[in-house]
Amino acid sequence: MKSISNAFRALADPTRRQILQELKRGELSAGEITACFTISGPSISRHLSILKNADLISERREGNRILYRLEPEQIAHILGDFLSVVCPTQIARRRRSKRKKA
Amino acid sequence: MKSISNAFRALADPTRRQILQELKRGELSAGEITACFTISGPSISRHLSILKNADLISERREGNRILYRLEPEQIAHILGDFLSVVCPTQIARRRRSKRKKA
DNA sequence: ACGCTATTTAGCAAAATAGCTATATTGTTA
DNA sequence: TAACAATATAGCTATTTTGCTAAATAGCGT
Repeated sequence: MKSISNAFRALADPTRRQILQELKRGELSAGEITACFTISGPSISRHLSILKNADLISERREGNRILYRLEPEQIAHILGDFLSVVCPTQIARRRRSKRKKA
Repeated sequence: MKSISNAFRALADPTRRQILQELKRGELSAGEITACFTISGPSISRHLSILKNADLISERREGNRILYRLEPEQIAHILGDFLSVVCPTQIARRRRSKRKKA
């Protein structure tokens, strides 16, 4: 009940959603992620901490740097659970009809 | 691109998520929704306006009152699109494996 | 140990959010 | 039209969030 709140609050920020997008290409260091944006390193670091706290990403140290990785299983799990509670019928319907991405 | 931001911001608040839960039983007036909570009517009204603006609910007037209705298609659409962009593989995997609700 | 790089933490200011009460609006009924 | 009921809007305050810069921490190479 706490984690869903964390997850939605984390996802509510456009910069954080964009970080998730960048992480689709694979693990990235904090510095590499910062390089994708115009805002400062510390701000990105804060965003990363919020995303990690919500279990949407994970981190591991590699020498000097910290590598961040998307956790798509977790994301799908959290949002999927919410969907299955709030609109189970529509999930089933989306499964049946193939739909193109936006 | 704007609507996904609105949707996630709307979903980030626990009161608003609870309003969605209440609306699962069917259409409810603003007053009926307010009765489910301890916070003031105007505050609920503001939450409803945010949910409506995010297309997660809709409203219609019936005489004196305004009835609010869940829009599960929209919710599934918005979150589903996000999921299919950020973690398409996991969606497919969830479709295959039946999972019990939390 | 020192200097260098990568990253986080601290502390602050500006903006956004959520709550409240009071007031305005909309519709109904007498 | 006046009184009433239901809801929304305005205006305010307290809290949270997000950005910044400066300082602290962690690891690496010399």
